[in-house]
Amino acid sequence: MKRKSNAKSNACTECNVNNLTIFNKLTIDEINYINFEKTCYQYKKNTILYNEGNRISGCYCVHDGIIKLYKTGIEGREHIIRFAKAGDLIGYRSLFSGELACHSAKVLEDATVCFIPGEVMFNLVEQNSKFALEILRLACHELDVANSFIRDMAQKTVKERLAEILLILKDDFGIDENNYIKINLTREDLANIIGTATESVIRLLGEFKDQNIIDIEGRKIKLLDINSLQKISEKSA
Amino acid sequence: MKRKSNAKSNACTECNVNNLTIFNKLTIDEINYINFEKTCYQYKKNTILYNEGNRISGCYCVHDGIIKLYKTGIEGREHIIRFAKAGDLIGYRSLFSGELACHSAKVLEDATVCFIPGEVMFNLVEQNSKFALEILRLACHELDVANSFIRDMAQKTVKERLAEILLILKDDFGIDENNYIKINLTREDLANIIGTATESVIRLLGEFKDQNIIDIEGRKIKLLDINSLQKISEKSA
DNA sequence: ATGTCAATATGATTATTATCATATTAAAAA
DNA sequence: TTTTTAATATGATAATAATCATATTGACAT
Repeated sequence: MKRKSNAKSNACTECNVNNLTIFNKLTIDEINYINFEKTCYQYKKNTILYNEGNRISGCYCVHDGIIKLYKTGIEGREHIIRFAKAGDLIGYRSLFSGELACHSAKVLEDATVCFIPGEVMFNLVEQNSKFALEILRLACHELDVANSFIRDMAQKTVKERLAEILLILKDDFGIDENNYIKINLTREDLANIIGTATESVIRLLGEFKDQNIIDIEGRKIKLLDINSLQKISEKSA
Repeated sequence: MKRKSNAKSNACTECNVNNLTIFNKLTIDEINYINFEKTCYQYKKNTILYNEGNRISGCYCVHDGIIKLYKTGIEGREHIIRFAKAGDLIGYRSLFSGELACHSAKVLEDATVCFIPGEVMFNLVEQNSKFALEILRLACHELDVANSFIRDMAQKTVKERLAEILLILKDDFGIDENNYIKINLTREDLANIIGTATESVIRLLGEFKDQNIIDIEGRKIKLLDINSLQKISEKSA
């Protein structure tokens, strides 16, 4: 399941996802410091990186692949918080809040992730205030996103939330040359993001398909009419 | 509506809410710096401190009173994010994310708030890394809270969420000698926190009262059976 | 290739919650 | 005080979504 990958091939200084990350405010020396202290791993699908309640000793920077972050709710039901892809940092919340992990992390698509010890993160925050501000910026931004989502959960119907999440997934993962969203989720995963029953997602996706708003090929979803999705998600359709 | 209060009476060095705040990691000199740069205001109920979309030039530390933070949703419907009370800091998210205010702030109970210019906050983060870590800790903690609430919105029924929010309000604001929660909200406000119709809140509060779980006197809610509320909110009742 | 299990699909039914209508009461303003 | 407005309350109905039952399909392991 877990394989320590060739360090040379993942030198931080050469890392092509570097400029996507919060590490772009670091000096060369600081990047080298991370490079020296980090450990890269390759994980297969379904591997658990950590579980809710675990103590977090550092954070992970995703080099490639997709990680699913989720909380376990009442009666063991999974609730998906977000997905992390190339350039995203995970585990930093619990690291800096000093609390136990508030979610679990599981590999959705085979991934390479770099583990950076907590001590290294704390040292960098202390010695480079621009980096501190950058993490703060990230956390505050995610807070905005979370609060907007709470409002949408509170005010939108299931159909509106499904339309919304398709657009969010499009923005986060992009679409390929045939307009397919570049992430494949089960109907159950989609249900666990927007908080509904799997059957409801199935029925609504079918409805969107009948209306030529999307096309479906297994788990691949093709966006045919983004405008309509937008309208539905804004209650103006 | 707005009155600049006597600076002497609100010297930060003497401020009794100081140790409740994130400022407890500052040196005496730094506290004096804030004291010199801050401006205290007294606001009457219903005063708007800032509106969603405004550019934020600093943050506010609440000395006393209660501020309601809310987002405006589809069709102008208000969604309450949180309440800030003595010792709480508001506006810091947008300040550090560099985005426009993602919510509006309105006085719920007459309040005294101290405005701290953004520049001062940024300077302090840059010169005192312990302070930077403290704000980061706060933001990451709030992120955890927000994600838990999203899960609860997704997985709980209206009744369960109402029971939950009563317990949260009890924890946040405490109860007086007669077990009344020390915050008075309209039924509409309660509905706008948990995302339901005002009528549903009215009916469910009535139901809780009939079951002797709470007692109601106007807007004051008395907790009679916290255990039952806990069970309801956890789906085990 | 075959069996096994998970995922998808669809219908029928029930439960939950929103909406609308309309009183009643409380609070604020004239 | 009287008037006006906002908040609370309650019933009736409609809309929304969950649950349960049962096929069907697809993926994966042997």
